[in-house]
Amino acid sequence: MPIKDAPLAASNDEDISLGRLGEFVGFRLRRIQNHLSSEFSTETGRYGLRPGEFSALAIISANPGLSQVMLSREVGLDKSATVMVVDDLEKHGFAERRRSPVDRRRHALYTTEKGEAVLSAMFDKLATVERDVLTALEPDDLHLLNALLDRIYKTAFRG
Amino acid sequence: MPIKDAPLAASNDEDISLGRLGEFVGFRLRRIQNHLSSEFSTETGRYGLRPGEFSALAIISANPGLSQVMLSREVGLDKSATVMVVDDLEKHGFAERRRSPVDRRRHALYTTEKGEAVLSAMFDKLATVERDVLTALEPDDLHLLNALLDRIYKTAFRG
DNA sequence: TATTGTTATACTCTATAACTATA
DNA sequence: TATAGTTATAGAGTATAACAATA
Repeated sequence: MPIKDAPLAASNDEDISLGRLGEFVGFRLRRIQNHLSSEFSTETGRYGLRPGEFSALAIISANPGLSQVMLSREVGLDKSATVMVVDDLEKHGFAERRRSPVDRRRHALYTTEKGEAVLSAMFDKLATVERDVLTALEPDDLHLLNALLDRIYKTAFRG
Repeated sequence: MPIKDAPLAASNDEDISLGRLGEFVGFRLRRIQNHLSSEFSTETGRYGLRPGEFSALAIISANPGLSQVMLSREVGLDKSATVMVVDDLEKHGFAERRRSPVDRRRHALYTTEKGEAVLSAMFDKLATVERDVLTALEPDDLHLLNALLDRIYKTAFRG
């Protein structure tokens, strides 16, 4: 009776157990988000952007004229990191800084036409990527999932 | 009629809009997971571990004797990065390498008693952290959320 | 004094490539 | 030849601290 190749408790992939780790929502979130973000990264990379820069561009687009500190808070970066993000967006011609007329310390941020076009194309592409990942869920389930996630976010981090 | 301080479209926090970004599940996942992982990081740090090392220790505990490449795949790291993770776990006395008796290239990984004790304490603490974050959800909702996330993971990344 | 944006810098995390020892 | 583990190294990504301009 030959013992194939698996004399140890966990020698092949199927055997891997999560133990108590499987009890954590945080673990499940990270697992899915890791995969999603690596696919996102591939797509945004086609336009020369990193995922964080895409998010920043999207926030600027949705909030024309916002300042860099506001952008920083929204994307969860330090303001110094945001400087480089905006530098890069300007270098690509996707966004621009204008001096705020009311507070000359501030830069008011705006997207360019080119930035809007690229953003639109990326949104479409990313929606496709996400749809492929979420095939397991019917539209109703998807709404439910979003509602649950929003409730967590609002209660725990905004409430 | 004084115009307080907000002459621009998005000058104070409440005004910030997500635009199409709000359509993406990936965005919601990342937002929550960012917060959770920074709180996790604080807690695991009390024991001298980074979140990735905690996960690795948990996986070793649940799969005694597994090899470093198996661990790598499970935690989503390159095998070279795993070397350093295991080095650190050994340094803390939380885990140990033993030569695999069946394949002398392999290291069979095991937790120590000390490692198990610390792991248990961390699990308890992290469960508390997570419970605080998830107060918005009733137990039923929580189960639902986990089920949805598992379905996504299995279908998209394992199926 | 406090805030906005900036620079310089350092640190963490992770991947790549080249190596060794085994298989 | 291929795989497990290791080392050295380099590249992201991000934070901290100090600074200039402005409020």
